Amino acid sequence: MPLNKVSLDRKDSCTKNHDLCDTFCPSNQLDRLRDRVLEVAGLSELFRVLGDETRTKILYLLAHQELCVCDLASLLEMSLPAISHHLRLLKALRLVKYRRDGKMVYYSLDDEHILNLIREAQAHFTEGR
Amino acid sequence: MPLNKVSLDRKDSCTKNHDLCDTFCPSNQLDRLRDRVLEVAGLSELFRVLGDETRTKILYLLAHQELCVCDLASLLEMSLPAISHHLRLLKALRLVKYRRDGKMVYYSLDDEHILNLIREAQAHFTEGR
DNA sequence: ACTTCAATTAAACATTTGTTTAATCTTTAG
DNA sequence: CTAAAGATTAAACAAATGTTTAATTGAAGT
Repeated sequence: MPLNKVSLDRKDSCTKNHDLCDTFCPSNQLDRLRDRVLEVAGLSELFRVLGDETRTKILYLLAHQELCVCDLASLLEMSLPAISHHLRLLKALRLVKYRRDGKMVYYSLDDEHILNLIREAQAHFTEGR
Repeated sequence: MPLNKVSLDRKDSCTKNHDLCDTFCPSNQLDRLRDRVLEVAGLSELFRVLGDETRTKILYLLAHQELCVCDLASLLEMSLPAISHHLRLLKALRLVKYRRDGKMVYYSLDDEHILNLIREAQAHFTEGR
């Protein structure tokens, strides 16, 4: 169910007509919106995982090349457990994948959508100023 | 500075050659990565704001039509101050804009990039399962 | 089998973040 | 000007999140 912008138009909207807001008018339009809101539950979970600066940095680094946990720890100047904890979250949402080579575990991006997300975020950021 | 995927290739990478991870090898490649990490500071801030379920819902609703604060409070079944607090964050990042009409304040999306972000997130979500 | 190192896991602690309550501001109506 | 309603702000409280420390697992070498 992709987001459909034109599914609801704004003319004869309930909010346009009522003058009292506490007597909220239950138009079928707003009821429909009420149902659609349920669709975003999973999205906020994804954004929340991206919302931590450490995890964004990890994804940004992995977008350039495959790295092992201790490389990430060294690059980001954080403890190994901290990095591992963040990788666990990223793994749970299938944002990164890993392969074992001897004692080390190498991580890389699992989903190209993430790069698009980062690019869109950068577009918003650089455009705003 | 958009993200450039092919700026670094993986051959003769430091991580490919070293066998000891605690004696971290300061190759110029990884040093370059260390600098690039600084670029993502603003991105995680944007994602963190999107990471709250209430704010994602607000953006999702505003993507369909302009709404006043009390409409949002009624739709999301939350208190007015709570909604207002979230709108403040969204406003600070220029994700929403507002116009005053009498006593009421109507909010709408300020940046079309947000819709793309939501669509990309949905693409990742629906594709993974 | 034992030791070492990379990585993961678990639990305690600290910080951040979101909600609530009350107070304030702004605008409109009387 | 005063009163009422929508919205914002501030401060107190509650809940979720990240980091740290220590303990555990898995793999390679002696």
